[in-house]
Amino acid sequence: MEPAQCDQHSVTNAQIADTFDQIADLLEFEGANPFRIRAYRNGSRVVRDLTESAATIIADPNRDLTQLEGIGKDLAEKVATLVRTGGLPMLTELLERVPESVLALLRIPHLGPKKAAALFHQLHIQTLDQLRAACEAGEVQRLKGFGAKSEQDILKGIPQAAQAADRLYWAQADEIAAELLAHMKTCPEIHQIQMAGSYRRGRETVHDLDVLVDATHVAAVMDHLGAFSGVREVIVRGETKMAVRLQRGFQIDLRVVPAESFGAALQHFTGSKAHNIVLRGMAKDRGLKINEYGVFRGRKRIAGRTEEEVYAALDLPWFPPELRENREEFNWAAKGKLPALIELTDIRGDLHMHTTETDGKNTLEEMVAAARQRGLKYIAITDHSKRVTMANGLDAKRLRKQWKAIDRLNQQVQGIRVLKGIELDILEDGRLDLPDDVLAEADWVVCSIHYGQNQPREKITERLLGAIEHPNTSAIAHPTGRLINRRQPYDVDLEAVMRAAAKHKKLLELNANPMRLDLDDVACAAAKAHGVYVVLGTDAHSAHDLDKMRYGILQARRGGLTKADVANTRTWPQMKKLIGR
DNA sequence: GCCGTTTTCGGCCCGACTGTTTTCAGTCG
Repeated sequence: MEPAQCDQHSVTNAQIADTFDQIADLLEFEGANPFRIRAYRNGSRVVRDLTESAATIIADPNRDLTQLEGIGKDLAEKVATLVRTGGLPMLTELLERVPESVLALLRIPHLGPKKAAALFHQLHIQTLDQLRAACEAGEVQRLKGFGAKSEQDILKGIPQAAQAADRLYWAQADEIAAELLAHMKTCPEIHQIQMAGSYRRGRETVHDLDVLVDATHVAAVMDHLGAFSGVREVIVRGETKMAVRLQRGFQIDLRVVPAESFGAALQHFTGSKAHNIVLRGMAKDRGLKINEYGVFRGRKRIAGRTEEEVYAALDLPWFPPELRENREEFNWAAKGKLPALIELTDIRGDLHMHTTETDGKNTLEEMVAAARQRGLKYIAITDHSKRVTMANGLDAKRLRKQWKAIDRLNQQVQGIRVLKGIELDILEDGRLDLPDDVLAEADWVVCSIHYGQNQPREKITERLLGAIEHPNTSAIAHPTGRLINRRQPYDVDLEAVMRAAAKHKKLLELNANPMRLDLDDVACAAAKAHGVYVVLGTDAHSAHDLDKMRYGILQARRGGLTKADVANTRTWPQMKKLIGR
């Protein structure tokens, strides 16, 4: 293979998408045509959501990136340039005109591209520090379009922009949402209440919470939100819309609408934006108009009370919120083939958990009891192998001892099968952490990379392929190793991993830990496209961690997975057949 | 910059709120 071809695969879809997003930011700053900006953001989303790498598509003489909706001749060429050279002249030119540091200004609330450009061009402000100084000197309020109030707002917003606010894990947002709903439900003026936004779509991280209320006494509802514990400030409060910030910086948006608009508003505020834009276009084609108040023909409202009604007005099925990303959902709907997404109750077994034998907090017996209580029909005990010394990982002797205990336990407990498993480390040199004869005795071997995560792409990929090809392994745990907000995924050719997994009938895990959720949604869809079954595991380190399965379910649903696509919706004998054991 | 059975130009989703305006631009979702 020629070196140039190796290079071709080193630019990931995510990197291409990030480049397009940066171009969009810079173009916006320059006041470019908004639709041109949208085209780049759209292109970013399309590339990011691909179930195979753009490089693979380019390398295939029978295919062309322009076949993708939203990628035209120009963007296709830019992708090709990025893949070929790793860079893009257009971005270089943009950055010569607008320094990258200026984009930090856009993170200040209420400071958009127009005002940021005025600050840059008229006051030559390039950094947050320079902006603070200009505000304190009273220079900003003298600019056209600015005033004393906006100068104060900018000063207030600079610290917020400086601390790169992480999005919350969905699980954290879920806790706040539960508290908020409990609080709001004590307001007697509220007839209906629903959470919307990316929280409702089950995104792995959430930036703010959107609360939608059907009520007639708007002021009472807004007062009630203002009284929610932890509200630090009211950001806006109008006739129908209110936004507050909590102590920890998290924002809550409230909208109050009448009952006849509740479904339309729920649809509108659930998004995603990309999904809604397509929807509006479809309405327009039919001479209709959609907004948060309903679907209208002329001035007549023809739908709005429920979401089902809104979608039906466009001859569309109701879409599960997790699918509303303008990925495949409209194509599926057109063919009448919306997938029946997996549900928590479909799960029969959990095949990744730890005990006090390594770094778990509960004993084998306690984990089994907790799993049984949750209605699981089988579980695999997968403590760490010996390489993970920090977790007191198991050598062959201790592992066999644990397996004897499992054999005894299986004689005693009813209604659940406990499998003899191991979370087996793939060592830095690619060898597996336990000898073959031990692995041959296991029911379930899930392989992980914990060490040597910074190795180059070829090495990491080779290690994973080795584990997949080994006859006694079952699955790869958290296949990219990413920790949301904390650690980047390791550099791995996931497509090669998926091809190998399909060939050798091995499973890829979707780890349900809310910090991992790895595979992510796009990778789940890719696994399905490659004919690989996904296995959901909680990676529980305590009994109550078994409840984390629902986070994994959300991610699987976002990936469009059905009950059939997820291996552990089957009985254990069926699953064994699936992996050819 | 994308797109196309009203096609190769002229469209491109829609509305709330605020501050600086004196009828609206900018920001946000």
